[in-house]
Amino acid sequence: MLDLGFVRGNLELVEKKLRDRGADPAALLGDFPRIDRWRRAKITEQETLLARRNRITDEVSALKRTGKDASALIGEVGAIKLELENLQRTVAEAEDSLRGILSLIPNLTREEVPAGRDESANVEVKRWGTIPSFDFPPRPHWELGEKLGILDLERAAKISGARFAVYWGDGARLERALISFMLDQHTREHGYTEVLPPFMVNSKSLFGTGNLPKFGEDLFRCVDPEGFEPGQYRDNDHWLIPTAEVPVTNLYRDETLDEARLPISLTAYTPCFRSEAGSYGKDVRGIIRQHQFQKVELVKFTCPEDSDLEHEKLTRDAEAILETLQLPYRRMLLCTGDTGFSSAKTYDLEVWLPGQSLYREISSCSNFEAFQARRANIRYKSKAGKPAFVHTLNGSGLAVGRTWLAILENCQQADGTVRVPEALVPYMGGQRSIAPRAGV
RNA sequence: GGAGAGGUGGCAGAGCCCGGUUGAAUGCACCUGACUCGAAAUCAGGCAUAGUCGAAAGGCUAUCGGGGGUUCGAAUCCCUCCCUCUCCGCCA
Repeated sequence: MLDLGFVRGNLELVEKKLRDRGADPAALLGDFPRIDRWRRAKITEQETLLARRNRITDEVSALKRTGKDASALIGEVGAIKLELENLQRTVAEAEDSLRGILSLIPNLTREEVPAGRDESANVEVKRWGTIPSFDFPPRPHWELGEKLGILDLERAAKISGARFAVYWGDGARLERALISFMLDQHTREHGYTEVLPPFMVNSKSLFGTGNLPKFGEDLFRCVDPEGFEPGQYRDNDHWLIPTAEVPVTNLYRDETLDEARLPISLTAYTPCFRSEAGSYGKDVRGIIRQHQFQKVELVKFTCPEDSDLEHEKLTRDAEAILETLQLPYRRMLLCTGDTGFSSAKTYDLEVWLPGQSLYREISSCSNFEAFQARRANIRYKSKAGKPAFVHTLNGSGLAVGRTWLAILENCQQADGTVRVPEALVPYMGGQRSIAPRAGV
Protein backbone atom coordinates (compact mmCIF):
# COMPACT_ATOMS: atom_id res chain seq x y z
CA MET A 1 0.00 0.00 0.00
CA LEU A 2 1.20 3.47 -0.80
CA ASP A 3 1.12 6.20 1.81
CA LEU A 4 -2.03 8.32 1.68
CA GLY A 5 -0.13 11.57 2.07
CA PHE A 6 2.37 10.51 -0.57
CA VAL A 7 -0.34 9.81 -3.12
CA ARG A 8 -1.99 13.15 -2.29
CA GLY A 9 1.26 15.02 -2.86
CA ASN A 10 2.51 13.06 -5.88
CA LEU A 11 -0.57 12.36 -7.91
CA GLU A 12 1.08 12.89 -11.27
CA LEU A 13 3.97 10.61 -10.43
CA VAL A 14 1.59 7.88 -9.24
CA GLU A 15 -0.44 8.19 -12.45
CA LYS A 16 2.68 7.91 -14.57
CA LYS A 17 3.90 4.86 -12.66
CA LEU A 18 0.52 3.18 -13.08
CA ARG A 19 0.63 3.80 -16.82
CA ASP A 20 4.14 2.31 -16.86
CA ARG A 21 2.67 -0.90 -15.50
CA GLY A 22 0.02 -0.91 -18.19
CA ALA A 23 -2.71 0.00 -15.69
CA ASP A 24 -5.35 2.65 -16.13
CA PRO A 25 -4.77 5.43 -13.57
CA ALA A 26 -8.27 6.84 -13.94
CA ALA A 27 -9.84 3.45 -13.19
CA LEU A 28 -7.58 2.80 -10.20
CA LEU A 29 -7.54 6.25 -8.64
CA GLY A 30 -11.14 7.15 -9.38
CA ASP A 31 -12.26 10.12 -7.34
CA PHE A 32 -9.27 9.98 -5.04
CA PRO A 33 -8.50 13.73 -4.77
CA ARG A 34 -12.12 14.68 -4.23
CA ILE A 35 -12.75 11.96 -1.61
CA ASP A 36 -9.48 12.84 0.12
CA ARG A 37 -10.41 16.53 0.39
CA TRP A 38 -13.93 15.61 1.48
CA ARG A 39 -12.64 13.28 4.17
CA ARG A 40 -10.31 15.88 5.66
CA ALA A 41 -12.97 18.57 5.64
CA LYS A 42 -15.39 16.24 7.41
CA ILE A 43 -12.77 15.19 9.96
CA THR A 44 -12.19 18.83 10.82
CA GLU A 45 -15.92 19.35 11.30
CA GLN A 46 -16.23 16.21 13.34
CA GLU A 47 -13.32 17.00 15.60
CA THR A 48 -14.51 20.55 16.19
CA LEU A 49 -17.81 19.12 17.38
CA LEU A 50 -16.08 16.48 19.49
CA ALA A 51 -13.94 19.13 21.13
CA ARG A 52 -17.06 21.12 21.92
CA ARG A 53 -18.78 18.06 23.33
CA ASN A 54 -15.75 17.26 25.48
CA ARG A 55 -15.74 20.79 26.89
CA ILE A 56 -19.43 20.56 27.76
CA THR A 57 -19.08 17.15 29.42
CA ASP A 58 -16.23 18.56 31.50
CA GLU A 59 -18.55 21.32 32.65
CA VAL A 60 -21.32 18.82 33.36
CA SER A 61 -18.85 16.87 35.38
CA ALA A 62 -17.86 19.93 37.40
CA LEU A 63 -21.49 20.88 38.04
CA LYS A 64 -22.45 17.38 39.13
CA ARG A 65 -19.58 17.23 41.56
CA THR A 66 -20.72 20.41 43.26
CA GLY A 67 -24.31 19.15 43.21
CA LYS A 68 -25.62 21.75 40.76
CA ASP A 69 -28.12 21.28 37.94
CA ALA A 70 -26.65 20.39 34.51
CA SER A 71 -29.77 19.67 32.50
CA ALA A 72 -29.35 22.70 30.22
CA LEU A 73 -25.87 21.56 29.15
CA ILE A 74 -26.99 17.96 28.75
CA GLY A 75 -29.67 19.15 26.35
CA GLU A 76 -27.03 21.00 24.36
CA VAL A 77 -25.02 17.83 23.84
CA GLY A 78 -28.14 16.04 22.71
CA ALA A 79 -28.32 18.40 19.72
CA ILE A 80 -24.67 17.81 18.84
CA LYS A 81 -25.08 14.07 19.00
CA LEU A 82 -27.18 13.61 15.90
CA GLU A 83 -24.92 15.81 13.82
CA LEU A 84 -21.92 13.90 15.15
CA GLU A 85 -23.39 10.54 14.20
CA ASN A 86 -23.92 11.71 10.62
CA LEU A 87 -20.41 13.06 10.42
CA GLN A 88 -18.93 9.89 11.83
CA ARG A 89 -20.74 7.84 9.22
CA THR A 90 -19.61 10.18 6.44
CA VAL A 91 -15.99 10.07 7.58
CA ALA A 92 -16.05 6.28 7.91
CA GLU A 93 -17.45 5.94 4.39
CA ALA A 94 -14.81 8.25 2.96
CA GLU A 95 -12.08 6.31 4.77
CA ASP A 96 -13.41 3.02 3.48
CA SER A 97 -13.36 4.33 -0.10
CA LEU A 98 -9.84 5.67 0.27
CA ARG A 99 -8.60 2.45 1.84
CA GLY A 100 -10.32 0.53 -0.93
CA ILE A 101 -8.60 2.63 -3.57
CA LEU A 102 -5.18 2.47 -1.92
CA SER A 103 -5.33 -1.28 -1.31
CA LEU A 104 -5.76 -1.91 -5.05
CA ILE A 105 -2.95 0.37 -6.23
CA PRO A 106 0.23 -1.57 -7.04
CA ASN A 107 3.64 -0.53 -5.77
CA LEU A 108 5.59 2.07 -7.74
CA THR A 109 8.37 0.51 -9.77
CA ARG A 110 11.85 1.95 -9.42
CA GLU A 111 13.54 4.15 -11.99
CA GLU A 112 15.88 1.41 -13.22
CA VAL A 113 13.01 -0.95 -14.01
CA PRO A 114 12.67 -1.11 -17.81
CA ALA A 115 9.37 0.00 -19.30
CA GLY A 116 7.34 -2.69 -21.03
CA ARG A 117 4.03 -4.48 -21.25
CA ASP A 118 4.94 -8.11 -20.64
CA GLU A 119 7.80 -10.56 -20.18
CA SER A 120 9.12 -9.88 -23.69
CA ALA A 121 10.43 -6.54 -22.35
CA ASN A 122 12.32 -8.10 -19.46
CA VAL A 123 16.04 -7.47 -19.59
CA GLU A 124 18.67 -10.16 -19.26
CA VAL A 125 21.18 -9.00 -16.67
CA LYS A 126 23.53 -11.95 -16.60
CA ARG A 127 24.02 -15.51 -17.71
CA TRP A 128 25.83 -18.26 -15.80
CA GLY A 129 27.01 -21.76 -16.67
CA THR A 130 27.47 -23.73 -19.83
CA ILE A 131 24.46 -25.11 -21.58
CA PRO A 132 25.04 -28.88 -21.70
CA SER A 133 25.30 -30.59 -25.05
CA PHE A 134 24.00 -34.11 -25.56
CA ASP A 135 24.89 -36.74 -28.13
CA PHE A 136 21.28 -37.90 -27.95
CA PRO A 137 18.02 -35.96 -27.98
CA PRO A 138 17.49 -34.79 -24.39
CA ARG A 139 14.11 -35.66 -22.97
CA PRO A 140 11.71 -33.50 -21.00
CA HIS A 141 11.40 -34.31 -17.29
CA TRP A 142 7.94 -35.86 -17.52
CA GLU A 143 9.30 -38.56 -19.81
CA LEU A 144 12.39 -39.07 -17.67
CA GLY A 145 10.39 -39.14 -14.45
CA GLU A 146 7.98 -41.69 -15.79
CA LYS A 147 10.70 -43.92 -17.28
CA LEU A 148 12.60 -43.87 -14.01
CA GLY A 149 9.42 -44.66 -12.10
CA ILE A 150 9.94 -41.72 -9.74
CA LEU A 151 7.21 -39.38 -10.97
CA ASP A 152 3.60 -40.57 -11.07
CA LEU A 153 1.15 -38.06 -12.48
CA GLU A 154 -1.57 -40.58 -13.26
CA ARG A 155 -2.02 -41.73 -9.71
CA ALA A 156 -1.74 -38.12 -8.53
CA ALA A 157 -4.69 -37.29 -10.79
CA LYS A 158 -6.59 -40.21 -9.32
CA ILE A 159 -6.08 -39.34 -5.68
CA SER A 160 -6.10 -35.53 -5.98
CA GLY A 161 -6.74 -34.29 -9.50
CA ALA A 162 -4.91 -32.51 -12.30
CA ARG A 163 -1.81 -30.46 -11.44
CA PHE A 164 -0.69 -32.69 -8.59
CA ALA A 165 2.30 -35.02 -8.46
CA VAL A 166 3.32 -38.17 -6.62
CA TYR A 167 7.02 -38.83 -6.18
CA TRP A 168 8.26 -42.38 -5.60
CA GLY A 169 11.53 -43.76 -4.30
CA ASP A 170 14.57 -41.74 -5.36
CA GLY A 171 12.26 -39.06 -6.71
CA ALA A 172 10.80 -38.47 -3.25
CA ARG A 173 14.27 -38.63 -1.75
CA LEU A 174 15.66 -36.13 -4.26
CA GLU A 175 12.94 -33.64 -3.34
CA ARG A 176 13.75 -34.09 0.34
CA ALA A 177 17.48 -33.87 -0.34
CA LEU A 178 17.00 -30.58 -2.19
CA ILE A 179 15.04 -29.08 0.69
CA SER A 180 17.72 -29.99 3.23
CA PHE A 181 20.53 -28.91 0.97
CA MET A 182 18.99 -25.49 0.30
CA LEU A 183 18.14 -24.83 3.94
CA ASP A 184 21.63 -25.90 5.02
CA GLN A 185 23.39 -23.65 2.53
CA HIS A 186 21.25 -20.63 3.41
CA THR A 187 21.63 -21.09 7.15
CA ARG A 188 25.28 -22.14 7.22
CA GLU A 189 26.75 -20.03 4.44
CA HIS A 190 24.38 -17.11 3.85
CA GLY A 191 23.47 -16.24 7.43
CA TYR A 192 19.73 -16.95 7.39
CA THR A 193 17.73 -18.22 10.35
CA GLU A 194 15.49 -21.16 9.59
CA VAL A 195 11.77 -20.90 10.40
CA LEU A 196 9.02 -23.46 10.05
CA PRO A 197 5.75 -21.51 9.87
CA PRO A 198 2.13 -22.70 9.66
CA PHE A 199 0.93 -23.63 6.19
CA MET A 200 -2.38 -21.90 6.81
CA VAL A 201 -2.79 -18.20 7.53
CA ASN A 202 -5.61 -15.78 8.28
CA SER A 203 -6.91 -13.08 5.97
CA LYS A 204 -4.95 -10.27 7.61
CA SER A 205 -1.67 -11.95 6.76
CA LEU A 206 -2.67 -12.18 3.12
CA PHE A 207 -3.60 -8.51 3.14
CA GLY A 208 -0.20 -7.74 4.63
CA THR A 209 1.74 -9.24 1.74
CA GLY A 210 -0.67 -7.86 -0.86
CA ASN A 211 -2.42 -11.11 -1.90
CA LEU A 212 -5.76 -9.86 -0.60
CA PRO A 213 -8.07 -8.27 -1.46
CA LYS A 214 -7.10 -8.38 -5.11
CA PHE A 215 -5.83 -11.91 -5.66
CA GLY A 216 -8.14 -14.10 -3.58
CA GLU A 217 -8.95 -16.11 -6.70
CA ASP A 218 -5.41 -17.49 -6.78
CA LEU A 219 -5.72 -18.97 -3.30
CA PHE A 220 -7.28 -22.00 -1.63
CA ARG A 221 -9.55 -21.08 1.23
CA CYS A 222 -10.47 -23.51 4.00
CA VAL A 223 -13.83 -22.46 5.26
CA ASP A 224 -16.90 -24.20 6.58
CA PRO A 225 -19.59 -24.43 3.89
CA GLU A 226 -22.00 -22.26 5.88
CA GLY A 227 -19.51 -19.45 6.03
CA PHE A 228 -18.80 -19.54 2.34
CA GLU A 229 -19.53 -16.24 0.66
CA PRO A 230 -18.03 -15.97 -2.81
CA GLY A 231 -15.93 -12.86 -3.24
CA GLN A 232 -16.11 -12.09 0.46
CA TYR A 233 -13.86 -13.19 3.26
CA ARG A 234 -13.60 -12.87 6.99
CA ASP A 235 -10.63 -12.07 9.18
CA ASN A 236 -10.52 -15.50 10.76
CA ASP A 237 -10.87 -17.56 7.59
CA HIS A 238 -7.99 -19.94 7.04
CA TRP A 239 -6.19 -19.99 3.72
CA LEU A 240 -3.52 -22.34 2.39
CA ILE A 241 -0.37 -20.32 1.87
CA PRO A 242 0.63 -19.61 -1.75
CA THR A 243 4.23 -19.09 -0.59
CA ALA A 244 6.17 -18.98 2.68
CA GLU A 245 6.51 -15.25 2.06
CA VAL A 246 3.05 -14.81 3.59
CA PRO A 247 3.52 -16.41 7.03
CA VAL A 248 7.17 -15.38 7.33
CA THR A 249 6.71 -11.72 6.39
CA ASN A 250 3.74 -11.52 8.74
CA LEU A 251 5.76 -12.85 11.68
CA TYR A 252 6.52 -9.25 12.52
CA ARG A 253 3.12 -7.80 11.64
CA ASP A 254 2.11 -5.03 14.06
CA GLU A 255 5.55 -5.04 15.64
CA THR A 256 8.25 -2.41 16.02
CA LEU A 257 11.71 -3.88 15.59
CA ASP A 258 14.84 -2.53 17.18
CA GLU A 259 17.04 -1.07 14.42
CA ALA A 260 20.06 -2.89 15.84
CA ARG A 261 18.42 -6.20 14.87
CA LEU A 262 18.22 -5.30 11.18
CA PRO A 263 18.65 -6.75 8.68
CA ILE A 264 16.75 -9.87 9.69
CA SER A 265 17.23 -12.76 7.27
CA LEU A 266 14.89 -15.74 7.46
CA THR A 267 14.59 -18.87 5.38
CA ALA A 268 11.69 -21.28 5.40
CA TYR A 269 10.69 -24.47 3.69
CA THR A 270 6.97 -24.85 3.05
CA PRO A 271 4.64 -26.40 0.56
CA CYS A 272 2.83 -23.76 -1.50
CA PHE A 273 -0.75 -23.99 -2.69
CA ARG A 274 -2.08 -22.10 -5.70
CA SER A 275 -5.42 -22.43 -7.38
CA GLU A 276 -3.86 -21.52 -10.75
CA ALA A 277 -7.17 -20.02 -11.79
CA GLY A 278 -6.81 -18.55 -15.24
CA SER A 279 -3.91 -20.78 -16.23
CA TYR A 280 -6.00 -23.41 -18.02
CA GLY A 281 -4.05 -24.94 -20.85
CA LYS A 282 -0.75 -23.42 -19.70
CA ASP A 283 2.13 -25.72 -18.80
CA VAL A 284 -0.08 -28.77 -18.68
CA ARG A 285 2.82 -31.12 -19.31
CA GLY A 286 5.05 -32.17 -16.48
CA ILE A 287 5.28 -30.51 -13.11
CA ILE A 288 6.09 -26.91 -14.03
CA ARG A 289 2.77 -25.61 -12.76
CA GLN A 290 1.16 -27.43 -9.85
CA HIS A 291 -1.54 -26.76 -7.28
CA GLN A 292 0.94 -27.81 -4.61
CA PHE A 293 4.70 -27.45 -4.79
CA GLN A 294 7.55 -27.21 -2.33
CA LYS A 295 9.65 -24.11 -1.98
CA VAL A 296 12.49 -22.80 0.16
CA GLU A 297 11.94 -19.10 0.62
CA LEU A 298 14.26 -16.26 1.64
CA VAL A 299 12.80 -13.25 3.47
CA LYS A 300 14.54 -10.10 4.70
CA PHE A 301 13.54 -7.14 6.82
CA THR A 302 15.85 -4.14 6.41
CA CYS A 303 16.01 -0.45 7.06
CA PRO A 304 15.23 1.60 3.93
CA GLU A 305 18.84 2.57 3.17
CA ASP A 306 19.94 -1.06 2.97
CA SER A 307 17.19 -2.67 0.95
CA ASP A 308 18.92 -2.26 -2.43
CA LEU A 309 22.09 -3.89 -1.23
CA GLU A 310 20.18 -6.64 0.55
CA HIS A 311 18.14 -7.25 -2.60
CA GLU A 312 21.35 -7.90 -4.53
CA LYS A 313 22.65 -10.16 -1.77
CA LEU A 314 19.43 -12.11 -1.54
CA THR A 315 19.42 -12.65 -5.29
CA ARG A 316 23.03 -13.84 -5.08
CA ASP A 317 22.05 -16.26 -2.31
CA ALA A 318 19.45 -17.81 -4.60
CA GLU A 319 21.93 -17.90 -7.51
CA ALA A 320 24.48 -19.63 -5.31
CA ILE A 321 22.16 -22.63 -5.02
CA LEU A 322 21.96 -22.96 -8.80
CA GLU A 323 25.72 -22.58 -9.07
CA THR A 324 26.43 -25.17 -6.41
CA LEU A 325 24.13 -27.56 -8.27
CA GLN A 326 25.86 -26.60 -11.56
CA LEU A 327 22.60 -25.64 -13.22
CA PRO A 328 22.93 -23.01 -15.99
CA TYR A 329 20.72 -19.97 -15.50
CA ARG A 330 20.19 -16.35 -16.41
CA ARG A 331 19.05 -13.40 -14.34
CA MET A 332 16.26 -11.21 -15.70
CA LEU A 333 15.26 -7.76 -14.53
CA LEU A 334 11.48 -7.70 -14.88
CA CYS A 335 9.93 -4.82 -16.79
CA THR A 336 7.23 -2.55 -15.36
CA GLY A 337 4.39 -4.60 -16.83
CA ASP A 338 5.71 -7.93 -15.51
CA THR A 339 6.65 -6.80 -12.00
CA GLY A 340 4.31 -8.15 -9.35
CA PHE A 341 1.67 -6.04 -7.60
CA SER A 342 3.59 -5.50 -4.34
CA SER A 343 7.09 -5.25 -5.78
CA ALA A 344 9.15 -2.18 -6.63
CA LYS A 345 11.80 -4.22 -8.41
CA THR A 346 12.07 -7.90 -9.21
CA TYR A 347 14.78 -10.19 -10.57
CA ASP A 348 13.72 -13.55 -11.92
CA LEU A 349 16.20 -16.39 -12.12
CA GLU A 350 15.56 -18.69 -15.04
CA VAL A 351 17.10 -22.15 -15.24
CA TRP A 352 17.99 -23.81 -18.51
CA LEU A 353 15.82 -26.82 -19.37
CA PRO A 354 17.49 -28.86 -22.15
CA GLY A 355 14.51 -31.20 -22.51
CA GLN A 356 12.48 -28.23 -23.68
CA SER A 357 15.32 -25.98 -24.92
CA LEU A 358 14.24 -22.95 -22.93
CA TYR A 359 14.90 -20.94 -19.81
CA ARG A 360 12.26 -21.29 -17.13
CA GLU A 361 11.61 -19.24 -14.00
CA ILE A 362 12.92 -20.96 -10.87
CA SER A 363 13.18 -18.01 -8.51
CA SER A 364 11.74 -14.53 -8.17
CA CYS A 365 13.54 -12.04 -5.92
CA SER A 366 11.76 -8.80 -5.05
CA ASN A 367 12.27 -5.62 -3.12
CA PHE A 368 8.90 -4.48 -1.79
CA GLU A 369 10.32 -1.41 -0.09
CA ALA A 370 7.72 -0.23 2.47
CA PHE A 371 4.71 -1.44 0.48
CA GLN A 372 4.11 -4.59 2.54
CA ALA A 373 5.40 -3.04 5.76
CA ARG A 374 2.74 -0.35 5.49
CA ARG A 375 0.00 -2.92 4.91
CA ALA A 376 1.27 -5.20 7.68
CA ASN A 377 2.37 -2.37 9.99
CA ILE A 378 5.96 -3.56 10.44
CA ARG A 379 8.18 -0.80 11.75
CA TYR A 380 11.64 -0.30 13.17
CA LYS A 381 13.02 2.21 15.60
CA SER A 382 16.49 3.43 16.36
CA LYS A 383 17.54 4.71 19.80
CA ALA A 384 17.03 8.33 18.86
CA GLY A 385 14.71 8.21 15.86
CA LYS A 386 11.00 7.85 15.38
CA PRO A 387 9.48 4.55 14.28
CA ALA A 388 9.44 4.11 10.50
CA PHE A 389 8.38 1.32 8.17
CA VAL A 390 10.94 -1.37 7.37
CA HIS A 391 11.61 -2.57 3.86
CA THR A 392 10.71 -6.19 3.14
CA LEU A 393 12.28 -8.43 0.52
CA ASN A 394 11.92 -12.00 -0.51
CA GLY A 395 12.92 -14.52 -3.09
CA SER A 396 12.69 -18.20 -3.83
CA GLY A 397 15.77 -20.00 -2.81
CA LEU A 398 14.63 -22.05 -4.75
CA ALA A 399 11.40 -23.55 -6.05
CA VAL A 400 12.14 -27.16 -5.16
CA GLY A 401 9.93 -28.87 -7.75
CA ARG A 402 11.43 -26.85 -10.56
CA THR A 403 14.94 -27.55 -9.28
CA TRP A 404 14.04 -31.24 -9.22
CA LEU A 405 12.97 -31.22 -12.84
CA ALA A 406 15.93 -29.06 -13.87
CA ILE A 407 18.26 -31.69 -12.43
CA LEU A 408 16.46 -34.45 -14.33
CA GLU A 409 16.74 -32.58 -17.60
CA ASN A 410 20.28 -31.24 -17.18
CA CYS A 411 21.84 -34.34 -15.64
CA GLN A 412 20.22 -36.97 -17.83
CA GLN A 413 22.56 -39.58 -19.32
CA ALA A 414 22.51 -41.54 -22.57
CA ASP A 415 21.63 -44.72 -20.67
CA GLY A 416 18.48 -43.14 -19.24
CA THR A 417 19.85 -42.60 -15.74
CA VAL A 418 20.23 -39.24 -14.02
CA ARG A 419 23.48 -38.15 -12.43
CA VAL A 420 23.09 -36.73 -8.91
CA PRO A 421 24.86 -33.34 -8.66
CA GLU A 422 27.98 -33.57 -6.50
CA ALA A 423 26.59 -31.25 -3.79
CA LEU A 424 23.53 -33.44 -3.35
CA VAL A 425 25.34 -36.76 -3.03
CA PRO A 426 25.67 -36.52 0.77
CA TYR A 427 21.98 -35.69 0.99
CA MET A 428 21.20 -38.77 -1.12
CA GLY A 429 23.04 -41.03 1.27
CA GLY A 430 26.06 -41.25 -1.04
CA GLN A 431 24.00 -42.21 -4.06
CA ARG A 432 25.47 -40.77 -7.30
CA SER A 433 22.89 -41.80 -9.83
CA ILE A 434 19.16 -42.31 -10.18
CA ALA A 435 18.36 -45.45 -12.11
CA PRO A 436 15.02 -46.90 -13.20
CA ARG A 437 13.09 -48.20 -10.27
CA ALA A 438 11.77 -51.73 -10.23
CA GLY A 439 7.98 -52.35 -10.16
CA VAL A 440 5.67 -49.91 -8.46
C1' G B 1 -15.61 -30.30 22.69
C1' G B 2 -16.99 -28.85 28.26
C1' A B 3 -15.96 -25.48 32.70
C1' G B 4 -13.49 -21.29 34.56
C1' A B 5 -9.93 -16.98 34.60
C1' G B 6 -7.88 -13.13 31.93
C1' G B 7 -6.21 -9.45 27.76
C1' U B 8 -4.18 -1.90 30.36
C1' G B 9 1.82 2.11 27.60
C1' G B 10 8.84 -1.08 25.84
C1' C B 11 8.11 -4.60 30.25
C1' A B 12 5.86 -5.44 35.06
C1' G B 13 1.52 -3.85 37.33
C1' A B 14 -2.73 -0.46 39.71
C1' G B 15 -7.46 1.26 38.25
C1' C B 16 -12.82 -1.99 36.62
C1' C B 17 -17.36 -4.05 41.80
C1' C B 18 -19.15 2.07 43.23
C1' G B 19 -18.72 5.55 34.94
C1' G B 20 -16.64 12.01 35.47
C1' U B 21 -9.42 16.59 36.55
C1' U B 22 -6.97 8.76 34.31
C1' G B 23 -3.60 9.25 28.04
C1' A B 24 -3.89 6.40 32.27
C1' A B 25 -0.86 5.58 39.53
C1' U B 26 3.62 2.98 40.83
C1' G B 27 8.09 0.23 39.66
C1' C B 28 11.65 -1.28 35.98
C1' A B 29 13.94 -0.21 31.33
C1' C B 30 15.44 3.83 28.15
C1' C B 31 17.19 9.20 26.97
C1' U B 32 19.16 14.16 28.72
C1' G B 33 21.42 16.95 32.58
C1' A B 34 23.82 17.48 37.65
C1' C B 35 27.40 15.08 40.96
C1' U B 36 32.21 11.99 39.62
C1' C B 37 38.83 11.37 36.97
C1' G B 38 35.27 7.75 35.10
C1' A B 39 31.48 4.35 36.52
C1' A B 40 27.85 2.74 40.11
C1' A B 41 24.56 4.93 43.45
C1' U B 42 21.75 9.44 44.09
C1' C B 43 19.07 13.82 42.42
C1' A B 44 16.34 16.81 38.45
C1' G B 45 13.90 16.46 33.88
C1' G B 46 12.21 13.70 29.65
C1' C B 47 10.04 9.29 27.53
C1' A B 48 3.31 6.31 23.16
C1' U B 49 1.05 5.97 18.37
C1' A B 50 -1.93 7.83 14.64
C1' G B 51 -5.12 11.43 12.38
C1' U B 52 -6.23 16.49 11.64
C1' C B 53 -5.58 22.06 11.58
C1' G B 54 -1.28 25.30 11.19
C1' A B 55 4.27 28.44 7.53
C1' A B 56 5.79 27.40 12.38
C1' A B 57 5.13 27.50 17.49
C1' G B 58 1.46 24.85 18.95
C1' G B 59 -3.66 23.24 19.17
C1' C B 60 -7.46 19.66 18.67
C1' U B 61 -9.22 14.46 18.07
C1' A B 62 -8.79 9.24 18.65
C1' U B 63 -6.57 5.00 20.94
C1' C B 64 -6.61 0.65 27.84
C1' G B 65 -7.26 -6.93 22.49
C1' G B 66 -10.98 -5.84 17.69
C1' G B 67 -16.02 -4.25 16.55
C1' G B 68 -20.82 -2.57 18.24
C1' G B 69 -24.20 -0.65 22.15
C1' U B 70 -25.95 2.16 26.75
C1' U B 71 -24.82 7.27 28.63
C1' C B 72 -24.31 14.27 28.72
C1' G B 73 -19.68 11.34 29.57
C1' A B 74 -16.84 4.49 29.07
C1' A B 75 -10.26 1.52 30.57
C1' U B 76 -14.58 1.14 33.93
C1' C B 77 -21.56 -1.10 32.41
C1' C B 78 -23.88 -4.44 28.21
C1' C B 79 -23.39 -7.47 23.54
C1' U B 80 -20.18 -9.82 20.08
C1' C B 81 -15.66 -11.56 17.85
C1' C B 82 -10.42 -12.70 18.43
C1' C B 83 -6.49 -14.27 21.51
C1' U B 84 -3.98 -16.21 26.12
C1' C B 85 -3.95 -19.18 30.60
C1' U B 86 -5.91 -23.23 34.08
C1' C B 87 -8.79 -27.77 34.73
C1' C B 88 -11.56 -31.86 32.29
C1' G B 89 -12.39 -34.71 27.75
C1' C B 90 -10.43 -36.25 22.96
C1' C B 91 -6.20 -36.91 19.94
C1' A B 92 -0.88 -37.40 16.12
